[in-house]
Amino acid sequence: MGTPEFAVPSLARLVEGGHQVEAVFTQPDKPAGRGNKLQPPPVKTFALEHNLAVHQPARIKTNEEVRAVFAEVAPDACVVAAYGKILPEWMLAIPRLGCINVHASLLPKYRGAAPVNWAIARGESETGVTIMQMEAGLDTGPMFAKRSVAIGPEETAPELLSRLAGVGADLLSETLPVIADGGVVPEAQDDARATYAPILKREDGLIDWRMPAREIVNRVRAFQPWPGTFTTFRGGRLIIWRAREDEALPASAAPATITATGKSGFTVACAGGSALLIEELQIEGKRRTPARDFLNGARLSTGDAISD
RNA sequence: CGCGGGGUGGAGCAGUCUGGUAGCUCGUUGGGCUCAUAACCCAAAGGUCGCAGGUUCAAAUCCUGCCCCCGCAA
Repeated sequence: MGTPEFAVPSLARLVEGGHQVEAVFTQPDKPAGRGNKLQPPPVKTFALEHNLAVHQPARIKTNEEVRAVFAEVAPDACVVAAYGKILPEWMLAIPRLGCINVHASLLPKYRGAAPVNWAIARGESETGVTIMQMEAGLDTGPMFAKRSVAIGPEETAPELLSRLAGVGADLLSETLPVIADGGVVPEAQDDARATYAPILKREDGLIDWRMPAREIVNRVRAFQPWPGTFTTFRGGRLIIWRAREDEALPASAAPATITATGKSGFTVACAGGSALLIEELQIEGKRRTPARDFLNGARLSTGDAISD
């Protein structure tokens, strides 16, 4: 069971590994893009290409059809990777080995829907994937295996997520046989050390220029491709796609003030004398552009405020 | 029939409402200044104003149709 790109490598590995994939569950096609055309989730596309049985129930808790499929297949295990819905307890109980989840963090840290994004936003230098037994609580089940991955200093969420998808698939394919043999005793999570990574909301992307530049840089990396890290500008959103901390001290300009302009972009004052060098951005309704080009058209210069 | 923005010299934009021979910043090229420079100064090149038709003495600007691009929402 899975939905986005992250889940595809794991499914692929199951197929390659010779596991008998009796059924694939994924979210229904959703209207997307201009014109609201229906878009199949990546997992569905992959499953169809490999002639796997695909199910896309809108809701499963009270769905008799889904129940019937599970009863008929009587699976050894149910592997879940970013499915996108809470699984009902009856489903967790059916597979002989239970439901096995591939989670993109080193549990118990970053339980929840957006572990990769929050790990980057918090400035972590390391995260990873965990293979765990699902239970009723949110990402609280005991763990079979973990593998850590270093986060590059400039790595963005989509890049890291893609790498973790591969690592997760690897770890899954190595761990699943061991679980089946009963060769591993799952380790309980230390709830006291748990942290949460709630699903991202639009407002998470709003910049407070009184934050240190370092934190803004982390958020710029973390909140891609959505919601982006943005400020308000002339009545719309101005999303920052690429930025770095400017080492040169900008004296004592007020936060959100432009302190310098140059070839690679422009610098905005942040908290405590730190400064953010913005390199690539996007105005609402426009496409991504180098900060330099933006400056040419927007007619901004040193001393102006970037936020309104 | 989801909502909306846009197509103007190589780039990003202004000009369109209130028609009247195209402008800004950057880049490019040439020259100058300088120990030197991506800095500064001077000069130049470069545009069928998305396409087609219409209105008009006159259309980037008004009207009609078409093509293409993009953002949002979900």
